[in-house]
Amino acid sequence: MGLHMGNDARRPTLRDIADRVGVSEAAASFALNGKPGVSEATRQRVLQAASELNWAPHHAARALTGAGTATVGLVIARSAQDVGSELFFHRLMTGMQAVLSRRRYALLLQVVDSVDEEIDVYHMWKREHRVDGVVLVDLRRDDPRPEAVAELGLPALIAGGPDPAGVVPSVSIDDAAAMASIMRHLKETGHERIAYLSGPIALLHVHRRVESFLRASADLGIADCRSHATDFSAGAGDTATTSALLGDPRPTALIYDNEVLAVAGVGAIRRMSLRIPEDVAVVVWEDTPVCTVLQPALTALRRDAAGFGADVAERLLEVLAGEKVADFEERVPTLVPRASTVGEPPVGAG
Amino acid sequence: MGLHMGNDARRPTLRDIADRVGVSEAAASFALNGKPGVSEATRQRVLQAASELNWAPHHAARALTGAGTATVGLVIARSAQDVGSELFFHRLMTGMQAVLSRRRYALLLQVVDSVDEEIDVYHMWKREHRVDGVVLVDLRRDDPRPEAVAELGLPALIAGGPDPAGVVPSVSIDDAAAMASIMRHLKETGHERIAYLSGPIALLHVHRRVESFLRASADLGIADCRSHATDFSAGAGDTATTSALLGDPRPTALIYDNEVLAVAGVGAIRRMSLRIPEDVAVVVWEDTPVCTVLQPALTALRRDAAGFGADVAERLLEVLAGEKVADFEERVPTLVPRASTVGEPPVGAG
DNA sequence: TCTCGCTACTGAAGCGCTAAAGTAGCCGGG
DNA sequence: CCCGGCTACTTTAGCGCTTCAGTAGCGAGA
Repeated sequence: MGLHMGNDARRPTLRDIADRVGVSEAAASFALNGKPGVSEATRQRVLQAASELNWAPHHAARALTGAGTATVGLVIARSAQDVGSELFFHRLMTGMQAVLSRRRYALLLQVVDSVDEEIDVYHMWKREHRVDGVVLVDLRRDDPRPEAVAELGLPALIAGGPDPAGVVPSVSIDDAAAMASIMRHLKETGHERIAYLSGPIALLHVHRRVESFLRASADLGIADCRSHATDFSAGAGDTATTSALLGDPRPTALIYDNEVLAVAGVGAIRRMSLRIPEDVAVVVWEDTPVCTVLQPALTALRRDAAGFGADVAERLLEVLAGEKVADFEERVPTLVPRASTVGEPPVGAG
Repeated sequence: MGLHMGNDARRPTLRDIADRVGVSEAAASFALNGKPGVSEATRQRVLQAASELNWAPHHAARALTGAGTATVGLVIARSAQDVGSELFFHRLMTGMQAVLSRRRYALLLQVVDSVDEEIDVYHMWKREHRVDGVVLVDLRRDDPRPEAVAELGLPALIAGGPDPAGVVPSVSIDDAAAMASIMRHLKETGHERIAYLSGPIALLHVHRRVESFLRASADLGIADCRSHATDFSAGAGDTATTSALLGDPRPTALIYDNEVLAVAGVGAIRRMSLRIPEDVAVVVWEDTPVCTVLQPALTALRRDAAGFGADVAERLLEVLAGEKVADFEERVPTLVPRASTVGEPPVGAG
């Protein structure tokens, strides 16, 4: 019944509400926006009429009169969705959305191929008034984006900062503390030779992690610590693992920057007939279902990507509200020790 | 130089262009939109002025005058982003974006908790004129969404149909053919007892796959074929694998509906001291980096999620253009045979 | 020469909303 | 009894664009 009715019977406008209540459009507008200038009685009648007519403000009309667009933008440069970071990204987005939708903001998504194109998109968005602000992800060293958005006057927030230039506020994850917790764990489980198979050092967070890795090694007095950069690919994980393990003396623990590297690494380790964790321990910087399910299960760093996204969104909304937002640091990710570093779990389970 | 200038020096409007060229706003509008009514010479001067002033149409203003919003919406009900389908989703979205952004469309994303809320979002979007159309994903049996959007008069397209009610056009993946190719492969490699560890049958595509599984088993004369529904979780993968393998006679091949189930399953298989593929072969319905990197590597069905997304977007744009769009079937996914069904790869590689 | 019909424009209205300025009605104070 | 000042509105203008109904100018046909 009544299907397919296309339902274009002209959506109700302020005019309709005003007519029905018998006031002017302006009065209706005041009432609906909680502005002073209408009596409480009238306000109620307007509200009533609005809901009877199933009215909602026309988004474009509102945006046109200077209110924002109630939209924030996120551009993903395709390199950022390289194998392995997709999961994190997806969770980041859903986390942001949780906050945004509660405040009736929408998330505009764009995928591009390069940072330059990303900046072009910001220009477009700004010129077309499509978004109120944007979130910057995957900052690189000497990244042009913070300055670009600042220059554009486009409100922004960096997910995974801080911005070295200090131009754009950020929400960041304490990579140093996370790395320290991994290193402490490895130290406690008796490792003195550790290799870190990282992502590309051009990425700011990778760079920070490598630095933290070396610092932690010094702090903890672990003499033999080396890092090997990869491009996050399975092939690179395999190669880098092999070459790390051929080092003399051989490292006794490997830290992988993501799931794909780790799984590839585990393959390489097996091929060399080494046992996990007896010969080499393995830690992964990102907990995924696969980590728990592999045998042995992999010790992994659990980040709350959704919570991170939520914080990012909240901070961005503060920026949009004109507040001065300080750099914010997330709670430190927790290391989940599993069989790949601590050996077989206590028997039982079955 | 010139940082932080906030840059709100009032963006140029049609008026500015018109003044500079010395024509009316209307003429400028015609010129910029390629409408007849201006001479070629004038058109060029307007275009020139527009680019000099760095003008772009104000999105809201355009939308207000009846042009669409150049935005399509995608709602993800949280259940749909259950462990394991995230990757597919993310790729679907980026695939859509590739097409959309080329046509200057934006993708509006919303994450909700239930199908009901999802429908609420469609109502909101429609009332606020926020999107021109939407993409429906993860259809269930007796899904209320196709009717809901049809009734709303909200243009839509189903990713992963077809719509049983035939109300909303769809782009779908030929699950039957895909399942047939898996079954053929297993038949050829000598399997006569096969278990299919599926997702929840409430999902339309899962339902279709189970049916195809049974049909293929009949067609190929494979007598012993059973399916076990799971909730896609690692735990369920483990449990279902164990119970399948305890069947008598024991299945010699297992088909998993996603990566997480498969990895959990491989763990369970190992725990029972069975060898892959000698004792049980394994196939996964979704090729991921982890499949290639596990040992043995898992035979998997490779779907082109990004290509799928692109097709979805293209069809949706056709719908928006008012065209009558027929249900469309994607090219059949290809099965990538790996060691988990065909044994060790030919020596060499290293 | 006058009109017809065409091209190339202009002017004004209007999309749905907000906001600034204006006005009716009422009360209390002088 | 009039005025200032308040409340509760209404009127008007305008956001930036599209579009429709003109209109000026011009060459062609009768």
